[in-house]
Amino acid sequence: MAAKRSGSRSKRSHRISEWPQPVQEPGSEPPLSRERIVATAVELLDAQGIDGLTMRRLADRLGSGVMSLYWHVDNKEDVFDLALDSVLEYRGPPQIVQYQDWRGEVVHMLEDWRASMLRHPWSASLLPRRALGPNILSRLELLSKTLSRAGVTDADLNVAIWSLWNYVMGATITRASFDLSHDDRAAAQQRLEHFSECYPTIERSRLLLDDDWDGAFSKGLGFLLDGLSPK
Amino acid sequence: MAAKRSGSRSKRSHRISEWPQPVQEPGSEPPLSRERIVATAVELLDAQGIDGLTMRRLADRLGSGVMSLYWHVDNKEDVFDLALDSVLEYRGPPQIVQYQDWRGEVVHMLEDWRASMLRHPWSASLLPRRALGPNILSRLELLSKTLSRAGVTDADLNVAIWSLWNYVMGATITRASFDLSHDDRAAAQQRLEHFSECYPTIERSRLLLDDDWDGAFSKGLGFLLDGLSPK
DNA sequence: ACCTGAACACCGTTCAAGT
DNA sequence: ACCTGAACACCGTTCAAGT
Repeated sequence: MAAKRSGSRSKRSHRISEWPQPVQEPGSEPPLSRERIVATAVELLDAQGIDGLTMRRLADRLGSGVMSLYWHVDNKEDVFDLALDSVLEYRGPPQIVQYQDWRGEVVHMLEDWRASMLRHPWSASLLPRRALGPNILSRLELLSKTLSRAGVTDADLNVAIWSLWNYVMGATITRASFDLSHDDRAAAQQRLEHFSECYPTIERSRLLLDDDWDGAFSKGLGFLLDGLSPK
Repeated sequence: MAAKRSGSRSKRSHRISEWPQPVQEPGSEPPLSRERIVATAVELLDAQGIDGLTMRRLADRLGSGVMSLYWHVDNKEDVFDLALDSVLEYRGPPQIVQYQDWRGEVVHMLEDWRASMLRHPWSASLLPRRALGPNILSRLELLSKTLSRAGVTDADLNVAIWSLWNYVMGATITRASFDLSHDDRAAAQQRLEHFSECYPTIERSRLLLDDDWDGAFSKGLGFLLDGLSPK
């Protein structure tokens, strides 16, 4: 369970320029940099979705030739890895640290994780197939520490972490990609009713119409934590 | 929470040919059909992964021109939808029906679901963004019925179903895409050790080295079912 | 009813070259 | 050290045409 490819970093070795840049022309773009590329990639992904990110469009937005990107970045995969991790920083629990409240801490971090990903819907479906960047590892570390302090045994620890991971990823990916208009969902429910002999139970419970995603997420997370709690 | 696009079916209206086909030439391909296209798409996806499926390659394998496919199929999205659902049929619980064992039934169905998806690793990452086909709906229906009979209240039913869905999807997508050689994972762990000041807990628990995926899945599912069980 | 090739508007990346 | 354009080997799909 690990990162996809090791981080073969690209050619350049970031020197810090120790003097004012060659006097920024008023209208012209700032020089290309890994940071600008990543930030612009996130913009583009937010605006156009996963298929909307192409190297050509990215270069366009940056006001450079396509091939200039490849000086700063290995390839398109690399851009995805960087954009993803850049979006998952965790600022920690709210101001007042409540000692002993391990459940509250876990819930806060995981709800924040989900919220961060939903702010950038492309990130959810990207995460499972990409390298684990520092921000992701920090969250896993925090989760691990909190659960361990809460009394989860070493034998259960990894299972607990991966269970929570699975739950959060599943919920977020699903939420991000099933995000439909009310009309679309009503249509789906109607198609379902058309087959009510086949699917009576989920038709009756209106499974496909339920749209309290946030509530369902918290409640389900509660169930899982109930099961994980040291007895 | 519903299917992406309604099923605008394509032009042709499948007539069943009521007479022996025009005498199958020995070496030549059987005529194109929706079924052949889907079956071949699954083959191609199994062999080459998600990016390996292109309309051109698909047509090649079928011995036809690219554009011939578009008679039977709306577009590439349609091929994905059909390939996905075709792989998720559920044959039901093992021969002897154990009444009362709702937990066993749920575990069997979900482990089978996961196994079906892992046999076709592309299916996991495809599922959340696609229409819900009949095989998927059947599984949800079965799940719903079993939980309801087990005593899960109507108020908890949808949350329970989506929680299990989330868990299974998260686990399967993660498993399918983090499937690395032992060496790769060892390298990841080593990179981690290099930063052991940053990630001491997950380094110690060897989170990234753990490879008992099946065991972790079952055990975590057990925790979740513990939490969901009617009290 | 079913199949076709040519054409259009795109892709990511290699390469050899410029400053 | 950083940026570039031309070129290569691909894509999905529209269209007008064939049988």
